[in-house]
Amino acid sequence: MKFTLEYKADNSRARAGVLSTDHGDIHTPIFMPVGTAATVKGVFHRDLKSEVKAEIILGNTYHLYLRPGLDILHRAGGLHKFSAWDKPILTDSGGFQVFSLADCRKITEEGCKFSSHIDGSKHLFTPENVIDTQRIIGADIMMAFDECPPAMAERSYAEKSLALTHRWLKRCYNHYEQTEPLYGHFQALFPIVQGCVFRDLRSESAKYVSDFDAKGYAIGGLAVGEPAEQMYEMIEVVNEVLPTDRPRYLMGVGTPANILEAIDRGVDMFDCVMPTRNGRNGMLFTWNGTMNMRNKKWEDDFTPIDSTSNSFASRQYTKAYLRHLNISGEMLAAQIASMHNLAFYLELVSVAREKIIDGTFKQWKDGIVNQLSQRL
RNA sequence: GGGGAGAUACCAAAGUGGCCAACUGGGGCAGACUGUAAAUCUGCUGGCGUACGCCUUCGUAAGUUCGAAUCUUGCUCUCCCCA
Repeated sequence: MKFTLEYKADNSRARAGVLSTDHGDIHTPIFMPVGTAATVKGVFHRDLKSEVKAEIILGNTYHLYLRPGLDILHRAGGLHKFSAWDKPILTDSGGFQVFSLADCRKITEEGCKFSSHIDGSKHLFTPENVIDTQRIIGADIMMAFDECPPAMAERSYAEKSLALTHRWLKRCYNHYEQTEPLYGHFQALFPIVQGCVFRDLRSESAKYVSDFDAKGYAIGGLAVGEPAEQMYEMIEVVNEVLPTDRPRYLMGVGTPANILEAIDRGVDMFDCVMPTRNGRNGMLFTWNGTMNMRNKKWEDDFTPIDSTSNSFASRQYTKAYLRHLNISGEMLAAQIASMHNLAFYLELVSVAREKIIDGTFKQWKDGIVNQLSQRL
């Protein structure tokens, strides 16, 4: 796995690069559609390639471990084969579930005990077995097992949590180095920076993870409820420390404006459920702002959903039709919106990349962020 | 022609003397959603008011009562059964 950077000097930290994997090149900055349970909900792989122009998608260790389970994934020959996706895959380690399933889990030094949300059965994730699971899934990029504390975490908790995440990272790395890929393609392991909203903890964490010679680094624990400005500040602090010649992945972020601001601060990779989840719930992202497709004002708007979209559905179907589908609870509404939103997100980062290479990113970004804040 | 049942808000449907501006569901309107336990969740849905509240509503007209969607009578309409 190799990362090459190519960009003109600008008054921004934005970078354009290419991350080469055994399943193909990823042009950064990139947005990675979330495909938690071995599917980007509502979108065919064919359309992810031709319409959305996705270059890499996510999977989730927690969900895939529970269903279909490791035996099936292993016998299928890994997630690429199982789901018929031949481009890169990144898997989250289950660290985020350690946070989001707070009601039914217990964190110890060893790892995290949790109850399955499917059948209540008890399981244990450890830094070691999470690596094993991601080996079986066959992700091109595996994530370290971390704890993602809530936005309002106290300083004392943040320190304790960070120390645990660091100890877990060391164990992840040791186990990573002692194990081999199962399907013949290289698998990277990305460490995750934590530290809540404390500058010194973030800086310390960035230093700590930088000591591991990883192919890329992730910034976790942001966009969990803190103000956007605070998130941007943390990104700046962290990116001052992380190696410049490796990709930086901001986990779980975010709105189109969040992404542009993070690119401006040197982030290369993003993922977020917003384009798909919000899309399923009737929300569309466009260059001019967001639209709630359930709103009455679209009832008789017979113009295309978005005539400039890469998604054929957004060019062919009208707003009035999509509103009707949403109001009627038709599954096609979710499919159209998911494809549209993902295509927009990918176009957003693709145009950002062009502007970075032009050396005109900063100026362009400021104008677009203003435009994106609209509510249509 | 004879007998029976019923009319409640956009729809359906509870309520059968005061705790009823009226349960609940649907529909409608709006909002939320950031490493997906989410095709989910929340709020509003007679009028005016931020609110205490006030006003007008349970087919229609009259009546009983301190008080009526609820009881009585007339009328109108609907449905079912028998001829």
